[in-house]
Amino acid sequence: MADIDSGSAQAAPRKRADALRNQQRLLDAAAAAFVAAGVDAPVRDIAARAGVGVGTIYRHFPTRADLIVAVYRHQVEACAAAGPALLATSGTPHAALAGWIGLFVDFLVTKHGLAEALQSDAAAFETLHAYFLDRLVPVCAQLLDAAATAGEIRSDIDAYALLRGIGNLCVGAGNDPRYDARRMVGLLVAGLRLDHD
Amino acid sequence: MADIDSGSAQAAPRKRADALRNQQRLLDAAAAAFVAAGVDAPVRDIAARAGVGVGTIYRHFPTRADLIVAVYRHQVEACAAAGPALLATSGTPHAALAGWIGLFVDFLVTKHGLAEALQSDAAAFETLHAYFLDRLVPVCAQLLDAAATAGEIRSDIDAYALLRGIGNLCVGAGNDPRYDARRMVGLLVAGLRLDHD
DNA sequence: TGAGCAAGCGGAACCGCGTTCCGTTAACCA
DNA sequence: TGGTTAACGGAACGCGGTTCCGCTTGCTCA
Repeated sequence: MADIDSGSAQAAPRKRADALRNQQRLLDAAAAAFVAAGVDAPVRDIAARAGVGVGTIYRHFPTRADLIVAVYRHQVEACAAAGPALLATSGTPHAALAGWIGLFVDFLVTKHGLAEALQSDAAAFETLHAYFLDRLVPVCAQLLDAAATAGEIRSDIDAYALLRGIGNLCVGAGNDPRYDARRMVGLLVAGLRLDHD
Repeated sequence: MADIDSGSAQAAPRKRADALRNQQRLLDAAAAAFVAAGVDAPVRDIAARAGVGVGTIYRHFPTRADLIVAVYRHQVEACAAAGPALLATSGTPHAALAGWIGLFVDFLVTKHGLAEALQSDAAAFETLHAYFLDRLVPVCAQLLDAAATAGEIRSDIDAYALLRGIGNLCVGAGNDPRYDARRMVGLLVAGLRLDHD
């Protein structure tokens, strides 16, 4: 379950040590560049930070989306895992849903440009789009379903559309003190509730 | 009230006929290019459509935002004017608000890339941002205020943040059949309502 | 009316950025 | 240790926005 390289994957002959090292350096450099300049940090900057040539970036991460996914994979997985956990520990499904959405929003607004990249229809971001959707839509759907079954929210909400809407509301947050994405997402979530009480 | 050039503005000596003609051609060409390729249509394409050189674009419209504003000015003005009109003719302030927001959303989703440009923090779009805000925030504030006074919605909603949120929800609409911006905006507006009934 | 002037024009040139390509380097294995 | 080749680096290319300057042409005034 643990060692992917030595055990199971004999088809891939084992990577060279310098290739592994460079891949790790690139991940670190990209993470730093993303913090400093957002997820559209220039390719050359990332390469320079890592001390490698630009060609090396493209060999390891053919599209920018591959690099972004690699950098944020851990956090996305954690977010996905938090869904069922919240459902188990929260008082109501709606509280779990609200809490989980809060996590997602916190993640997006602290990654400059990530929300924008997620909504981009450029072909290069297809992988990014697909990864986030694959991991998070099922979790969101589960939370929505639980809350709908409990009669707390309307039952005609599509998880994909909701996630996309939330992502959209996070676009540009952090650049504009007059705009509070969390607040707007809160209103959107309030709009999900059934009218009683 | 009508002739700006001949009457009031004597400081500007009167433009040459070819300059006026080119400006109009550029507006037409830009409008066509925006429909065909979105508001980020390449400058060279717009120039080619208008049959002018790229330098001529920059002389008339120093930034892309100036061009966008010029192309859509009429529609934005119409949208701004519709606010008070709806307030006067609708049954309730909330109905007026919902109707007006519907107009705004229809406008945004039919202009490819406009919502994106509106949220962009690039310096070149500062003019665009400022123009939309100047014209629409007061209208939105008036509608919000009327609805809040009537006790239909919460009274702690900022017109600027709401418009920005709505604009955000319209980003990418039209490229994705699974995402319905109007629906999401509807949920957001539902979230404005006070809890009773 | 036609000569002089400057407003206005066109597009070459420049810059920054993403992406590709290939000659060179150095890990790995026998 | 020497051969093989994965992997590297960075020059080169394409594209789009922006600037700049020599030429054109509409307008004015004698």
